[in-house]
Amino acid sequence: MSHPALAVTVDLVVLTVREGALCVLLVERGEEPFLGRWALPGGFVRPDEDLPGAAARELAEETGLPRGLVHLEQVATYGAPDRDPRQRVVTVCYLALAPDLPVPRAGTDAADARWAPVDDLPDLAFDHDVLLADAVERARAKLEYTPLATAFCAEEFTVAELRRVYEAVWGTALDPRNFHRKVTGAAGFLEPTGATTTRDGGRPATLFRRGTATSLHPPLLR
Amino acid sequence: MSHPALAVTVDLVVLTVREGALCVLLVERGEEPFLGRWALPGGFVRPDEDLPGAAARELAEETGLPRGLVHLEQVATYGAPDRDPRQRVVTVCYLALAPDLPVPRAGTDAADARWAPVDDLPDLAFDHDVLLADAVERARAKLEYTPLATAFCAEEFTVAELRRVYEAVWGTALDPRNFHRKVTGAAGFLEPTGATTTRDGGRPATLFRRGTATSLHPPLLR
DNA sequence: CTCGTTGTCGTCCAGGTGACGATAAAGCCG
DNA sequence: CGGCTTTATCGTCACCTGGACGACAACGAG
Repeated sequence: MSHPALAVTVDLVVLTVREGALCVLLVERGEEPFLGRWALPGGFVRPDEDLPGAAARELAEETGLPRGLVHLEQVATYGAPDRDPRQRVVTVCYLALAPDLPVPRAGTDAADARWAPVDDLPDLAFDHDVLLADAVERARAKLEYTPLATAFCAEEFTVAELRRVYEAVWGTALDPRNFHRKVTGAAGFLEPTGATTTRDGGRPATLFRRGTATSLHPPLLR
Repeated sequence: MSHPALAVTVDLVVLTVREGALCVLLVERGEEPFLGRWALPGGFVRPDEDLPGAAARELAEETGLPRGLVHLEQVATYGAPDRDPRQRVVTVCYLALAPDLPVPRAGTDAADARWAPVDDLPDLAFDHDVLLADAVERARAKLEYTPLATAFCAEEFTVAELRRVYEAVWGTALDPRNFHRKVTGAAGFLEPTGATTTRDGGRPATLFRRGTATSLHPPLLR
């Protein structure tokens, strides 16, 4: 029995909503191959850590966020023999959803880092355009039947802020009245804090916190 | 930069419906560790093949089915450092859906092979109970919004046969009249062949073939 | 105070869904 | 041949959800 050894990496698709646009965290590669090209953040899995641990470590290194504040889930694994010109690499791709963060700092092995709107991307290194497309589609689908959209919001948020998340991720306009009816009607989605805010102007809006539900009944459809 | 080398395997959750029960293909391990225990079929990824290729090869070796006849999709990847006592192994799990097959033959490195109902499983080797549970849940969810249930059927099938697939996978009884209305109403799901059959007794039933749709509108809900 | 803006509630209607009755078309059996 | 059983298929009705949209409430700006 042969046990061919392969390198295993974890790459991250970190999404956030900035100024009404869905954005992804990209780093500029500081070494060959693809020197100077933009890529997804990621790195090799260490011998003593499991896959979610490696993803959380990379995320903390790239964003500086404390663990547990952002949603992190596995999307898919890519292992075509020629996807890295140096050697055979199998990459497990993770999706992270974060609230609007300060401009990222460059990591240790990256020349630069920035948020890029997913509708206006540079050419990416390796097959990262595929990883990104798959992860974005996963995020879009998950907004329908899980309360995951709240992962893009701050601790407390209004229905309108949540609606703008949906509109940015799906790229569609939603009726504010119907949206309000549906999200406040889905059991366990939102929990009113009692406070209100006028930070969006107009009539004061109730502030909400994430509820305890893990899935939406009924789902919000695109 | 360190490039720790890990072993990468592909394991398969091959599902079928036999006598009204959802069943999974298991092999009896012929070597340590877990000698004699039942496990999911699988094996190491070869240096020259990609992940779907490795999954298809393993599937052909275990079932003898020609490639392309069964649905095959990646589910998730598992890489806890201690999941294999011999060495660090990262396993990519694939889900396969097959029509009712003859009793499987034992593979090259398996002592025996059999179909086991997912409701009445033996203790599985490694963390294969987790892989199986995740894959089954994926299959259950996919029946709702894709025409994937047809992968469990022969080339031509009746609405009742398709309904028995849903009932077996979901473990619930469905109303034959409402089910008939919904599946024949979903655009692109089913294509009548013109022929009929009385193999289930009673009034002749129209035979259908899979349609061209890749998703169901509206979905069939559990 | 008036106006513009935003939040929230209510109404109406088309379409989907579950429960279930009714009919059609075969085989079976005396 | 004629009922009887079995399965397939169609129809009906009450209910609910979802989209379109009107109405009103509650703030800030000028």
